[in-house]
Amino acid sequence: MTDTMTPVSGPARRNRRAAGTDPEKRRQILDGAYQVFTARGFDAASMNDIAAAANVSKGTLYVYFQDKEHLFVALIERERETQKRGAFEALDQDADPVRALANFGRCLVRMITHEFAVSAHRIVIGVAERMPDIGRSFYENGPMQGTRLIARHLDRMVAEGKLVPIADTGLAAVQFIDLCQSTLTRPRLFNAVRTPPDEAEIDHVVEEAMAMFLARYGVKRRA
Amino acid sequence: MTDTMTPVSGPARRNRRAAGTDPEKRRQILDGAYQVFTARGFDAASMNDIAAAANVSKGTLYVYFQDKEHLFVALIERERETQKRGAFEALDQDADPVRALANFGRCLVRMITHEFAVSAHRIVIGVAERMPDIGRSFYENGPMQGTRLIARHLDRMVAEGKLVPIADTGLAAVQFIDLCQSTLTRPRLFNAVRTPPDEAEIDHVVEEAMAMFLARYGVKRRA
Amino acid sequence: MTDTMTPVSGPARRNRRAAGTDPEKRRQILDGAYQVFTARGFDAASMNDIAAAANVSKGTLYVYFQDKEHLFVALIERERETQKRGAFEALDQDADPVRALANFGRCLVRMITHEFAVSAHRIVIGVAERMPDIGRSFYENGPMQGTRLIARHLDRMVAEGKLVPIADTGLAAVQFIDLCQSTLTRPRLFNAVRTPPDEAEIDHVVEEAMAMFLARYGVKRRA
Amino acid sequence: MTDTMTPVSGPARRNRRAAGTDPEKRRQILDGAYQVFTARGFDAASMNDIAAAANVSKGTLYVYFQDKEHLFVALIERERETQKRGAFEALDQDADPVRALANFGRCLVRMITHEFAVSAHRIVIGVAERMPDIGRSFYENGPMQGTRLIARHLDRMVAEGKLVPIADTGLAAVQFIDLCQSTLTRPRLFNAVRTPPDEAEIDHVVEEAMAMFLARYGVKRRA
DNA sequence: AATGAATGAGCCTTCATTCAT
DNA sequence: TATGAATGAAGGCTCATTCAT
Repeated sequence: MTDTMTPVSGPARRNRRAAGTDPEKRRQILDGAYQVFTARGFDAASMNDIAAAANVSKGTLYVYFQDKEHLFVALIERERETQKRGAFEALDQDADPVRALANFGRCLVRMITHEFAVSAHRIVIGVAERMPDIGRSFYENGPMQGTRLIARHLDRMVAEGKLVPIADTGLAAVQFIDLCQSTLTRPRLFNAVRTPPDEAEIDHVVEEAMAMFLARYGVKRRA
Repeated sequence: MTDTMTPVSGPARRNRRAAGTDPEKRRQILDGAYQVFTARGFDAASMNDIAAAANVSKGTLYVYFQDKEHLFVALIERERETQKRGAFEALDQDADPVRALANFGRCLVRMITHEFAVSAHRIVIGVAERMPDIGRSFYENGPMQGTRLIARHLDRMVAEGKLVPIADTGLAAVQFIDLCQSTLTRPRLFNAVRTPPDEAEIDHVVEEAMAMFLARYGVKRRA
Repeated sequence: MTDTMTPVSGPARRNRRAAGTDPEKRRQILDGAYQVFTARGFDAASMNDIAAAANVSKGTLYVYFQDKEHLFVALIERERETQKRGAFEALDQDADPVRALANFGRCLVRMITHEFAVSAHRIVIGVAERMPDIGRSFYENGPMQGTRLIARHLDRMVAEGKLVPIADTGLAAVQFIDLCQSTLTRPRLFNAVRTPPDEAEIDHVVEEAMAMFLARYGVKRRA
Repeated sequence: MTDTMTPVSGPARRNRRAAGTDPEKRRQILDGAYQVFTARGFDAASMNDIAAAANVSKGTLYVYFQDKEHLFVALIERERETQKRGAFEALDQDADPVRALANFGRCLVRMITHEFAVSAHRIVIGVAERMPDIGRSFYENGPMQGTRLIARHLDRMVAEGKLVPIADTGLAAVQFIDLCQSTLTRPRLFNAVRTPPDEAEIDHVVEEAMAMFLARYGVKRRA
């Protein structure tokens, strides 16, 4: 306000940012949060530990994120963005819509059984009772999006005569997604299997998923 | 106020038991724990609240259970027993093995989307990173058992010529179980849907699961 | 609940109290709080210090008092009770209502310039902006009560012909109370004088207060 | 945005001053501090808020004032100067010393029940235990000055035969000042009354103060 | 000289667990 | 054996102050 009379800028201009806006530091914090949340879950992760893991003071945490919950949500959002990209592009990587579907299935499973996705699922699910908004929002922006994507793809396939007419493509989409994950996701979630499945396993399960899905909805060749 | 008024009793009154062995009180505690864990999750449930809900003193909690974690594990085990029975008997309720399979599917979904099962899943999953034993044990004694049961049933069906030969009945069993839950379990887990599905929904999804499963493994009538 | 079937009391009866009800410990805490609040004011007093001063664990503080504010209010209330008694009885200690008035004045000043009263005033005043309820309640239950008491006494004196009629006994009462404290309370409040006035000072000021008050409202003897 | 547009200036622009000496900025800071201290009290006022209210960076605060306490003391001193002037001149605004006294009384009450004075009193009193210097200094430079002023005025009045001889004009001065404030200041201090008294109230109380004071020290006209 | 991001000590409060009764 | 008051470590968060820019 008082500066307006001094047209000069003076030594105080420089590349200054608003508080909590340095994207480098923000990333640093999220990286630390990733480690701690991932290793301990929401409640057992302490802001102290996160600050230490991020190599940042406790106060700084609160400059960048309103509170623990917001920090966690931001972390989840970041990871979701990272991962969405992969699977969503898979659908377009093959001109043959049937092969594209299988591609998507493999991508999805790879992503969903990956270290962080599993942790994120665990935490969000673990917290969903007390913080329903986080649960719902995660579900709607994550799993539900994938479902919609597939449902649209199925619609197209039906229109192109690659599949027989489907009464409820929404359900069919979820069926496909669930089949792709059979035996792979659940044990990961419960930590009964501590490493992601290898490519061979994924291929096998997705193949079987395709087989079952096409047995139901594929066009029978000949008569 | 004091013992002096009771000439009888002495150290022998009531049947003496070992510490923390009164099954009535144990049940009472587990009932309280059920309520509190279910409503708040593992970390947010306080031993204080549990003691209050169980109408028992905090000290008594520790007579019956080593600590919070053991109490929680005991609770889960009790609930699992209760629920297993239902679904497991469903398989035998119909002479026709195909109808028996559908019966089982409906039972399973009913059970798994029920209030407590959802809570238990949430908690166990939420805690699985920090306490892998709980996660693994829950998985092995819960979902995995159901899978084994179905796998054996499928084997029988194949042997009876009701299904075409199946290379991997273990995978097929999980596929069936997952199909039965499509669209029903996941949103419950994330608390995006706050009530169990009604019977009509369950019927519909299980029918579609059967249709898809039989499209793949059913014996084609005629040629 | 389950014990109801055992008419005996057993070893678990004893003189048990509800949580946070031991009056001895409550006193102990208030004594510690007195010291710390008195020495540092509301904000600068830490619950840590209070616990230490009271020789009690921090947790125990919260068994007896909901939070810092409630602890402080309880402390004030205790002190008020202690002090009210003294001054209120002073009015009845002399059959001559004029001398009773002077008695009351001396009592009031003694009380109000006393170590704790000064501290309590300081804290409540210091906190009145942020916590208006505490301020108002303190005022209404403290100073205002004294005023009412005096006002009634003045009414009686007028009725008995000891004073000329007074248009506004409420105002007159405050005038009297203020005169009694002239030069004595204010410097104490600001900590410019660190010890209570001695009896001689009090006598002098109260005499002058009486002189001025009676010059205004006393019945002029003859002409 | 950058310096490039101003060919002039350089390191010599504006008259260079010692650190923290720009009186304009100093005023700006004190204005912000006034608002925040007034609204929240000493402890609850944060340097952050003050910096924001003053439109100045937090660092600048510390260029102009050593720390929070010094800033607060400076603020009090500034306000005192502002207000003293008003009341002190009132004594000279009327040739009749009796009317001048009443004038002064009204001015004093107006000033002392005003928003800021009340806040300042609250804060200083609230802090007097921990920071006795602030309390004493405030008292000596504020209330005590007013008292001295009145005491001298009374001396003059006695000398002029307007009042009967007074043994202790210091005490009499305080008595007068206290009477002027009866019922008006105390409830403000405790925040039991949230707005300054209106002129009619002030007039009434000061009139009654004068009446009582003159009943005691006024010269009785004839016999 | 001014800035404001970063610091980290410290605050109030909670809660699993213990132990005298 | 059952009780529940007491404990004290630890948690999330704030804020006066510093310092690189």
